[in-house]
Amino acid sequence: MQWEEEMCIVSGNNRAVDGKPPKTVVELWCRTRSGHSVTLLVDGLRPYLVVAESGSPRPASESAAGLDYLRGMDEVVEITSVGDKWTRLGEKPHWKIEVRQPYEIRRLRKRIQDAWVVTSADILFVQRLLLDCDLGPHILARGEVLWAGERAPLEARDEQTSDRAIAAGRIADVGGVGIYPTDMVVSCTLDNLAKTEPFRTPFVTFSFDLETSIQSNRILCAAAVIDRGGERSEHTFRGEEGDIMEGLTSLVRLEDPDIITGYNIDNFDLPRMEERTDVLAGRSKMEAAALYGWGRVPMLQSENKRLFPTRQQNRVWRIPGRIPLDAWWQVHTSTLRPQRETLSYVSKLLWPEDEDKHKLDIDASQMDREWAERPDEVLEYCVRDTVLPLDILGRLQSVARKEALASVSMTTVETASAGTTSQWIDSLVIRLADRSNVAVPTTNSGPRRRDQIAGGYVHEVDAGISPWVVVLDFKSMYPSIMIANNICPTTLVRDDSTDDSYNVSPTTHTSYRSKDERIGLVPHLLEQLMQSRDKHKAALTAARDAGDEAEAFLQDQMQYAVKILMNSFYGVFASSFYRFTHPDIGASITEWARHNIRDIIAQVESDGHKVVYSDTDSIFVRAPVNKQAPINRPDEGEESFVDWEEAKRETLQFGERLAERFTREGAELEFETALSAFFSHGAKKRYVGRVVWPREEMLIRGYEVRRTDSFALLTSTMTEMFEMILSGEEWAAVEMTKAVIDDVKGRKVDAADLVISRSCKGTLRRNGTVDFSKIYDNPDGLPYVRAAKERIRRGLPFTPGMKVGYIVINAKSSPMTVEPWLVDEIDEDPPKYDPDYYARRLAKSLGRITEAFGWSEAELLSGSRQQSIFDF
DNA sequence: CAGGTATCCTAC
DNA sequence: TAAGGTAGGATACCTG
Repeated sequence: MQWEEEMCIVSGNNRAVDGKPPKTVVELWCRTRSGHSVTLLVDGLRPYLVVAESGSPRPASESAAGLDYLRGMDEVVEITSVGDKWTRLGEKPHWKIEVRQPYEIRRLRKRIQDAWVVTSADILFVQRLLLDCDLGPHILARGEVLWAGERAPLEARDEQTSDRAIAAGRIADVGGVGIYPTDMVVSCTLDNLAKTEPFRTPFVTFSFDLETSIQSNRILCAAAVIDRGGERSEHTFRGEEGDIMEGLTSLVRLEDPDIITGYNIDNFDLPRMEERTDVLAGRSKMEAAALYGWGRVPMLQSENKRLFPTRQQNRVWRIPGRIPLDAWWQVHTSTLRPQRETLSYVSKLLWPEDEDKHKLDIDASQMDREWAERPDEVLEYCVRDTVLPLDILGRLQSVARKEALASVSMTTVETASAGTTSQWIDSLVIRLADRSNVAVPTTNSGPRRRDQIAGGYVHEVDAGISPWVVVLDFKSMYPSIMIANNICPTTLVRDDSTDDSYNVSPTTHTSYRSKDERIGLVPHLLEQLMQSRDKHKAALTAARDAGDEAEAFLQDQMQYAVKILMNSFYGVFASSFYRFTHPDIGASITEWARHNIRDIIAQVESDGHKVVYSDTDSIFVRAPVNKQAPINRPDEGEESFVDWEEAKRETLQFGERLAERFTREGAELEFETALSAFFSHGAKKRYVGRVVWPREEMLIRGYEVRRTDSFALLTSTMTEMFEMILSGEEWAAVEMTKAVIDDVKGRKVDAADLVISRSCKGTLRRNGTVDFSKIYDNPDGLPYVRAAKERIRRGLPFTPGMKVGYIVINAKSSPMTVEPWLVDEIDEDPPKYDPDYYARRLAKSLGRITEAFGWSEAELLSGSRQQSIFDF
């Protein structure tokens, strides 16, 4: 039976079929637009690499003998000339060498790399399919239905497709094996796949949580929630450990989720499942599969390598056909930036009103006792901890973002989710390189130490307040520079030739060929991305105007993904290992950037305007307004309100004038914000502004207020201080600060406001314990490591990379004495803090700021309020 | 106790 | 091995 539907590729893999002739089937695990899961078995692509003669270009005819030798090799199936391709040494004839199986590529590469330049030899076979067929994640697929399970659409089910034995036979005929745990299995060929417009896929997500014994590591109970396009079902598991694990595994295979989530699953639940599988199943792979066979492949002995979640070293987990997506990691890498990252803290932050979401009832450090005494409550707590990760992913729009990034970078959702920046860039660059006859070098492996390239320019900043300041910045500075100067490995002039048409960098004179001679791959892609972002933004506005929320959401995700991707180009090309990298490329981009911004600074200053600050692509300029104009917005009735309005109007005009004057083709300087006051204590990357346009707000950068390793009292005191300073009430700011410091000294402050929190690394040993010494030179010399160790000792969870909260209880000793902050997690009294330490920290951080007005740290700390200020 | 090193976190 | 970049501020600890 033929089937055609739009679907989204979750992830892919390949299966070697050792028949006669041998072939390779690509498995694409997809979710259809209407919500069915499909395994697509794609036939017709053969693995290959591309070679050229080493050394200077020679005519193709001179390579005949070498090619004959290649043709005689076992693994080589076919050799085809693919004509001339661009290389670093000029245009050269290239040949495509097809082999039997993907795993033979690496061996062949090693065997021939002395005689040939081997290219396109390190590309995953699934990625090869997307590249060669020019597909993204959203496809229209047509093929023969081989299996249609109970959840498949009725029309797809007939006598053949719903009969397991018949289906298994037909799957074997096309190179698969057994019955995949998806709703449908469909076979097709390359030409049955086509790119479609992006849509929002109704993915199925499985969230789970284990409660385990602290004494024996045994799993006591588990819970899981399935989210199927917004509809949720809850499941709980108790009893024998093996039954719990089999229950979870059956549920995974039955519900067939695309995404597997939970809180801290990467470092806790998944490794714990693996460890317990080892304990219970020993060496029997099939017993193990019943416990933990979560891979989206048939439950067969022959699939035993792909049935299990795996990870290399301490990297991301892989579950064939599915995407592990740890809600904790999503929080950690989101813009949320919570001070602490425990599930309860994050839930409170996201849903402060919703008591049910964060009421604390189980002491996780006493799990064995809790489980013995009140198992029902433990199970309820366990269920809650599976629901919250789903809510968190929803709030952070994690899945929608991955899908949009997959669409823009034309990769699978898995690559967008777990892949690296260079894989996203590869997907676009290699695709275009293949179509432009540019050879694709392999990634440089091995350690690559090289001198750092110079980065952006940061302007010195004076201590104090500057009234009425405009902020301008370059729109997409690095991408714009790359486009304007045609910067690309394929246009880089690699000899010392010169030509008037070249784009030459300002100081090291790195040269790139002109667009007329050859358009670089990178500028071409960036230009397309810029246009596509504009298109998505226009579509977003149109959808909003039309009241189409779903479409607006999709377009917003897409434009954001384009932005992320565009900004990733510079980093990848400036890295030391990327396949197309050259040190001069990264260095010349920043060179142009420094030159452009310094040039503007010089011109603005020669016009007599003070440049207050500048960082990389931004410039802060004092606006020429009446010196008497107030900084504070007066009430509308007040006399001075007119002056304030006048100053604002003049500032806006000044900003617009500067933007217009310095905007060039390919270097757009945008007027971003107007400040009625700018303050810094004189350190780069640390400033505060009172924004009056486009909205009224306070802008803080760099200061402790922005830092997740600050403590709440410092953050709130400093914020208040900035508000006062920007209102011209410096004296009051100092008095307020002194009062706070006095309170700390008198122990009148709540310890919860003094929790310091820092990320702590570590490597997980296979038995679940954490090794700190691999990462830190002197782990016990770091307060947060000591706090983490104490957490572990007390039976509380610690996972590498997690933020650890602690209180300093004695800073007079060296090293200082700290205690972990456990009040969020267990019912105990807060530690007694060291008042002198916190008073000193406050005085130091706040004193740096008040120093700008003549009050030193020592004066803040002295405690006596200096009424004598009035004497001046 | 000054100065150097290791480490974290942020701005862009 | 696998891998986006540099600039910059700040803190704790250790050494001499």
